[in-house]
Amino acid sequence: MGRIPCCEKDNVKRGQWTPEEDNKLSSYIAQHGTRNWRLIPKNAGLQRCGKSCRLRWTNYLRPDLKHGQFSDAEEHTIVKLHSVVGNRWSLIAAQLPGRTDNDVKNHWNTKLKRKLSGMGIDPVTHKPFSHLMAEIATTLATPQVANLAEAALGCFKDEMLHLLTKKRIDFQLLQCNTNGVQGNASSPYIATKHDENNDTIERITLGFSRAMQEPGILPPNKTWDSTGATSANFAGTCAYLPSSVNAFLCGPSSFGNEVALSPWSQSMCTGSTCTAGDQQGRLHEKLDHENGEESQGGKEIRNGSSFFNTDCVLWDLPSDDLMNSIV
DNA sequence: AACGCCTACAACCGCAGGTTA
DNA sequence: TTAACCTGCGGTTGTAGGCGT
Repeated sequence: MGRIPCCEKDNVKRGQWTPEEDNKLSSYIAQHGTRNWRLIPKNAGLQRCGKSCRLRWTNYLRPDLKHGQFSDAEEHTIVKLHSVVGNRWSLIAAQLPGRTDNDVKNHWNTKLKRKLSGMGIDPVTHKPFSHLMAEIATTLATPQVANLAEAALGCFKDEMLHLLTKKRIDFQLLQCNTNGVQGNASSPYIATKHDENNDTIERITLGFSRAMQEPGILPPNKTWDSTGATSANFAGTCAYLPSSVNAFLCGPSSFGNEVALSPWSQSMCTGSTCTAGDQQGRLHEKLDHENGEESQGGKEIRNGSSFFNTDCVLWDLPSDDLMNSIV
């Protein structure tokens, strides 16, 4: 037996609500409350599904709702909580008075996700891309390394290409400034966007291959800096890549001033996953001692498609503190 | 001015779990 | 006990408006 529909689809209006409908719904709820959503549209004289009325009320008409821009503090809270509970929008919204789960979800999908990506942080795991890439690299045998770039692009292609197209100047700088590893300083970089992307993919592939095949290519204790990281074989790859790609592969520390110096990113990146030095240390530790295996003490909370390593202290607060404040 | 692209956000859909008769 | 119903949730889609070309 199939589930019955919540309403007669034929007799209900869909799409944008009119001010008249809003008035009818608001005044009805003001008088009778929100019991039994199925009856509300009928009693309020609305040709709407009860579910539609409920959504309209909870997401838009409720008098206690806050409309307008999210403040920095609110964004900060969302990112922090998301790093702990994942896409539990209702849980996150409950910590933000006047905001609905839909508000939070939309704001995350349209702004915050991209903001984190732009800072070199994977919005799903809240780890730097470099960290994830290093983990991928350590799980592959050397013969497989040729596939690594493809795998990486599968994960981060959109973000990479987005940045590549925004930061074309980096290519030109690379051509002029590299010491002959890849670029040809004598020939100006002229290419279509398509060529640029394909070329970048080739560069990444080559960079990964070289880094994996030549473990001693960089001094073992060289500190993480703006030209590349040395924590893993993978990280040496950064030295061969355009700075815009470095930004993704090597984390926030390799970004230009535009991102790295913004108050937002600085305030957001107070935790170990975002601080280059500490990040490198942890990465070293992880790579040296765990060799790519799952941390034995690392408790993973799986939640749908995302998971969070609670050993990884994010932002300023340990995950447990966040969870305790919520639960 | 027209067009296409992008962004932000409202709204819808389907599922899961709780409640009720 | 269980089917019917209600509500909440997260994912996805639709669309209006802004912007650049």
